[in-house]
Amino acid sequence: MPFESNYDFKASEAKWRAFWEKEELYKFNPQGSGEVFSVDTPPPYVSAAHLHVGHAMSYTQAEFVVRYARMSGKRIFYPMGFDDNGLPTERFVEKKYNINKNKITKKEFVELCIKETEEGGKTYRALFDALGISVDWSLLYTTIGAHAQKIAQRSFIDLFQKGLVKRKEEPTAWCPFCQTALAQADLDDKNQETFLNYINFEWEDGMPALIATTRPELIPACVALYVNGNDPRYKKYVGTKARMPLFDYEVPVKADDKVSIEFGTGLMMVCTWGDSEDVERWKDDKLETRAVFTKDGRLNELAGVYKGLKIKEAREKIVADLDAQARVVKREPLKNVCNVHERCGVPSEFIQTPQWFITITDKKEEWARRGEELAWFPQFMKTKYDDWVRGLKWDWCISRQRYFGVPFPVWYCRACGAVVLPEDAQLPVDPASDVLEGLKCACGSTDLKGEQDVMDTWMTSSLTPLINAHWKDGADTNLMDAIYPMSLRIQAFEIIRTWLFYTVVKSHYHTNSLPWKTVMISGWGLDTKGKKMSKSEGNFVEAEKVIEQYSADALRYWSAGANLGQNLRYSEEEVQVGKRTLTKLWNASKLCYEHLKAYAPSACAYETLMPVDRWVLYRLQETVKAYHGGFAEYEYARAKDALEKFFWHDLCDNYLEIVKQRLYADNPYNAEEQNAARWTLYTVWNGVIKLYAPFMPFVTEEIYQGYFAAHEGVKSVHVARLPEGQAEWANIAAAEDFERAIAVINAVRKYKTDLKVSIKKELAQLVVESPVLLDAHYQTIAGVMHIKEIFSGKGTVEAGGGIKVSFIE
RNA sequence: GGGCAGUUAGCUCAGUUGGUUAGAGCAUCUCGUUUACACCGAGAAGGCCAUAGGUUCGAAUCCUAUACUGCCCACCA
Repeated sequence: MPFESNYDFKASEAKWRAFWEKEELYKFNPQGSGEVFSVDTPPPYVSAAHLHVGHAMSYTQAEFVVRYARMSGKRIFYPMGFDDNGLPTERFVEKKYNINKNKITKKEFVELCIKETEEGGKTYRALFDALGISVDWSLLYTTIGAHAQKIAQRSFIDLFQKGLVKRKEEPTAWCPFCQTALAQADLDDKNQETFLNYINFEWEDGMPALIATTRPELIPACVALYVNGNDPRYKKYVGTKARMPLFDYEVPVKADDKVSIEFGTGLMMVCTWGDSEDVERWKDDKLETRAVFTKDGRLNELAGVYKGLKIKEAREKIVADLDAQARVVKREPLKNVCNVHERCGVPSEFIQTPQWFITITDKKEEWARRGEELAWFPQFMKTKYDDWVRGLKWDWCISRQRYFGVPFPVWYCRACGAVVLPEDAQLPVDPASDVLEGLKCACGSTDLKGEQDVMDTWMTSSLTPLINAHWKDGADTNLMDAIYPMSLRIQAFEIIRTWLFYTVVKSHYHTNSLPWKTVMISGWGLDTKGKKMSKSEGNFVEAEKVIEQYSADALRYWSAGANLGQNLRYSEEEVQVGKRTLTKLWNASKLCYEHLKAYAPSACAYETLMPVDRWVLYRLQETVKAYHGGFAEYEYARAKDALEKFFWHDLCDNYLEIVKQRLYADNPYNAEEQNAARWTLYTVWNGVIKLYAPFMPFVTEEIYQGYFAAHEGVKSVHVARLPEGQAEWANIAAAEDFERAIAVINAVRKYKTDLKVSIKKELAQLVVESPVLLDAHYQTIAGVMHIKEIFSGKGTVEAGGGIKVSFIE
């Protein structure tokens, strides 16, 4: 028998997880009828291996929306991916195994990465399942898997054929620690404290030329001095030469209005790429090239005796040597910003190497227009996208000098240098090891060298909609018409500039469309003090443990506690409230079941309902309206609030208490009135369970299966339809009429509470004075409040709504 | 330096287009075993809605500054 014991969430959650999997409840049906709702959900880095409650929050918030769509009758395409290729995994493996890249082969290293990736995937799947995330696991993709590799390589070839990806040798952001080229989006700003060094160079006439620099180690890379053309101090030197200290060579003195007269000494050292400004001047003014940094962050032979020193060491040594020559006039502490690689925190440098770039900087207006076309929830998140697009400086560098990634499908002809591409049918390929039969250059040569680099991890993850849709995969698997552009992209805000932006770029180039119609951006779940959770800070609350202790439904309840896009602090108290909600749902269901187990639902005319029934239906109608209104704007929290008020207050505290008298045996009501009670109870109970289902999928399933599934002939609450309400329920006059009866009931409750007596203690007489006659409700009021006799007359105690009552014991 | 959020009861958060005495839950206090539930019910207390101006008959809500908190963006060598 259902509803006999207490609700055992552990047993229940395990049972329904298995049931959903066995029934393939969340499996996408490509043939069915009805609108498709396709969701592009973030493939987590498997290297993270643990979900904290913040991760759980953002995945869950998105999942409310998916479950809502499913229960609105849409055909859900909800895949999951694992983003396993690329630097995050490499860094994870390097740290875990304390790897020295010189002592391990590329093959061994990649094998370790794949092993860790598989482990991580298992952990993640277990956690998502535990949370009740309703993805279709048959749609799982991994960014290092053959399918994603194929799509990524196909994307590259398509861009190459359209002339949108080019190999260029130019100064590119470089991480000396990870030893790879980087894209603009891979860089973070870091505030640092450094010194502004005032150092005397020499004018042609032998007079001291005082420059100010934060990077004296770049003196051997200096290729010009710049002044503002309007600076009276230096006007006469423009066009002359100046002499370097220590390195003893001359550089030209040039004028540029962008040089600040106020900063430092107004005399600026321009080097072979200390920063992007140097790069600009180098390009614009065709300056000499004196690249002094090596790929591993040291100085080369141009630095003479400083050769081989690390950048920071060289900086100190050069200042010391200059000081010994009395050339350092002063050192001022200075706070400035430098770019660091977001994966390792090491300052990036500019190094000139051949790299592949996707053209993006010349299309800022198109990116902005795509941003306009996209529906943003919440709207203010769009600003972050616009900021990023406006600030684009460089084309997207997609080649990485790393190991664990998708290879470029590229060979180079040793005879003529041309790029040679494989046929689409041959993809995926690995030119670093594969030899393709029959592949030859247009010049006829078969002497080809495979590209060794791998692609940026975003090069693959920016294709998730196309990976999901099996773009250009042939008629059998192609889902482009069915799911693309996708209905919804879900993600958190910190990857707008990367994942979101790059995906827009790719879809624009490949399909001349948006990748999705709508984007929903979640905030972060923070610790109780409002700080970001991290292992090193020790404020990491593991989702797994919370689920273990309080249930997945309870954790999900907390996630629904803040509006979309807002950060939410973790609160164990809120999780406990969620847990209590489960219990309350269970207990209320127990009562409903007791009175409805023998009930065969059939039609019941609205006219036959009693006032309290009409009142609760009106409240249900209002709740359903608010609920759908909330979800329409992705404001699941608003939907949850409305539902919670209805369930706890209207249904449990009032309706159930009042309707009981008509349900127990030996009651004074007639058959029609009793039937009205059962029909109404069935309707509101059913509605509440369904409305809660997107938030608390486990307990609602347990209840639904215990009673409704058989009646409705539906195999799970999660594929049932949400209540829409009925026009005749929106009877505000009926609702207001019964509100007056509730006011009287509340007055009696308060009276008994104040007297410190039980509700059950019988009251002899109640006198009701109301502007509207309430005698139709007297029986109901007397029944629920245990009053012997009620009559109309003069009241003394305000009950609200112009009603007064008097009590006679 | 520019921008986006947030700042409402001790705590976590609502407050939809400005409209009667500002809401909920938790925590606190007082009561109450009502045949679903004490993981409950009734009630009480608790807020100059960050600060200062302004618009309005009327502002938590609109405008302008300011202060914190978080984040995004920015080449000042």
